[in-house]
Amino acid sequence: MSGPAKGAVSKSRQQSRDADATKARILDAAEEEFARNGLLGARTEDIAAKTGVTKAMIYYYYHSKENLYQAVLERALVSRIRQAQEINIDSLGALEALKTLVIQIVDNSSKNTNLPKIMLYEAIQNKGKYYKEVGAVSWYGVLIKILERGMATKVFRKLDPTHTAVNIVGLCVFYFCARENIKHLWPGQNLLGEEMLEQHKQDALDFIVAGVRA
Amino acid sequence: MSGPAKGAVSKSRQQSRDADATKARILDAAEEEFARNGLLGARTEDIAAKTGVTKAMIYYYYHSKENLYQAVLERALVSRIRQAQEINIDSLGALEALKTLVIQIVDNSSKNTNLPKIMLYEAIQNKGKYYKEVGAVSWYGVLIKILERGMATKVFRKLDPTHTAVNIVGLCVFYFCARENIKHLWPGQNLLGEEMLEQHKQDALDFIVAGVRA
DNA sequence: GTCTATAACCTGATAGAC
DNA sequence: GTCTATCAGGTTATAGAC
Repeated sequence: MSGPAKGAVSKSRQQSRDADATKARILDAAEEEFARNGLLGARTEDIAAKTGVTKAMIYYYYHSKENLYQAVLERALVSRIRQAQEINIDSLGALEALKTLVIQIVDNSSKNTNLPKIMLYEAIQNKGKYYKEVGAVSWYGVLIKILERGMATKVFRKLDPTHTAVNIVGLCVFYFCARENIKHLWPGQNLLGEEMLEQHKQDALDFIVAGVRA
Repeated sequence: MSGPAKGAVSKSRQQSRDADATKARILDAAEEEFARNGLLGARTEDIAAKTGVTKAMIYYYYHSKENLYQAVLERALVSRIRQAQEINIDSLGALEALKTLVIQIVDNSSKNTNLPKIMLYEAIQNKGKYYKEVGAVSWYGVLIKILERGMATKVFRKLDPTHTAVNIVGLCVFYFCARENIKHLWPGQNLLGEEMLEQHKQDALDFIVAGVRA
């Protein structure tokens, strides 16, 4: 705290011994490991190996595996929540706002397949213990508001906004979460390839729009 | 192998020492444990405790944890696949057949929440290694056939049957898999209570029917 | 068929040198 | 800040008595 200012990086080179860089690299590796195996199954040894440091560094920076897990969750969720909240329902209208959010979900899930998996692990393995603490529920608030707006303006049919919000998310992310199971339905295809992703996005959009429209 | 025939259970009492009963009880306990923690995270000690026998019995009957896991998967899936294949698309028509299958999914998922979780663990943790071996893909064949029939008879809109099938399943089961995360959306409500389940079933049905109809 | 005991291994976390 | 070494606890799987 009383050392040289963070911004003043005047030393010639410091490939190693860079706290912030190391912390970020640990977070990246941890996110992938937690997505693969969950909080319980994740191995700190593997996270360290993927980061390129030793296990001790993880405990030096994050004190415990659980603590590291929460840091991963928070970093991943905060940006998504903000992104969703930036959608302007008033200017877009309910239908366009819904489409925008659905595209956000699908694009984020394909650009980084870790978060959907982590969220499901969180639900099944940890019973949502850390989910609430991060305020992830507020993300659903955006979607629910869009659905309510659509009902009010008669663009959407009469529906239960909360249940429908959950169902929409399930429709969007199941493709990514169950990917390794359902891949046999498309032999020889890469489910994360450009054409398949575009197809999923379009099919999800069509389905959802048809499903909620008045 | 050369002992008394299996059917001839003439001994007075055998509350313990009943191979078939013990094996079945182990399978029940294992299914729950695998649903909670996946193949990797499941503890044979816990399965034994829940069964009421010792850990050694599990290895006596199933040889390994992996073997037990496959037995659980097979037992759970075979009945579901048969149940789905019994739907008569010709006599019901595409729309009614679809509704019937959706109700099967939701009812099965609420009567036994283990299978959806195990399937997701299987995909994420095991990369679908055991999924294919059990022939689970054939379950999707039923749903895909229903969707194709509906398109042919102009009851359903033009859609990609495979993608839509996956999306329908996701819409149905996400509610159960993410339950512990999304429960905060309904404070004080039991998501597996009768009213909530009925609501989810109806919302899923309405959404899906509206989403695929011509 | 069921149990007890134990082998062989792995993992989270810490201490202490540099 | 980063590493090596290590402990304490827990896990799969087996051997052998009953």
